[in-house]
Amino acid sequence: MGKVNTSFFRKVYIVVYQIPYGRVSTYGAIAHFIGTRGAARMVGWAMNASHNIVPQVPAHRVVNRLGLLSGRAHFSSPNLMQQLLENEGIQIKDDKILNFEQVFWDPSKELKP
DNA sequence: AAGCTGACAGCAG
DNA sequence: CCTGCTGCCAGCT
Repeated sequence: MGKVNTSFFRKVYIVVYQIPYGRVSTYGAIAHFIGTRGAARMVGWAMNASHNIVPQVPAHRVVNRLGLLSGRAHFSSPNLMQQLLENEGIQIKDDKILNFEQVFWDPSKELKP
């Protein structure tokens, strides 16, 4: 994959880097925070392009607004996303984070611009 | 070069 | 409640 250094992608990564261990955020929350409300799909695309870049982007900490692991298919192994999250103490059943309310990390609230 | 495609989300019907 | 249309925007055909 070619250029990953667009300003949009960088903004996404900067936020994702700040998601704390054991917490998750959502595509929509991130899009909203960086000022492109509604561009949640592009956040997903940014995650897709983030596999090569260094330092590693904790893309497994980004899920959809229902707490579903919608991106799991894009990891090197289908179970990797779930395993990484479970390693951080997050409980998952049927691709859904059980205690989603508790572990959800909203950049708009946690980060003051 | 123009259109299609997404790891989404919100609202209408 | 659930299905579906629309906005969003970079990359790929």
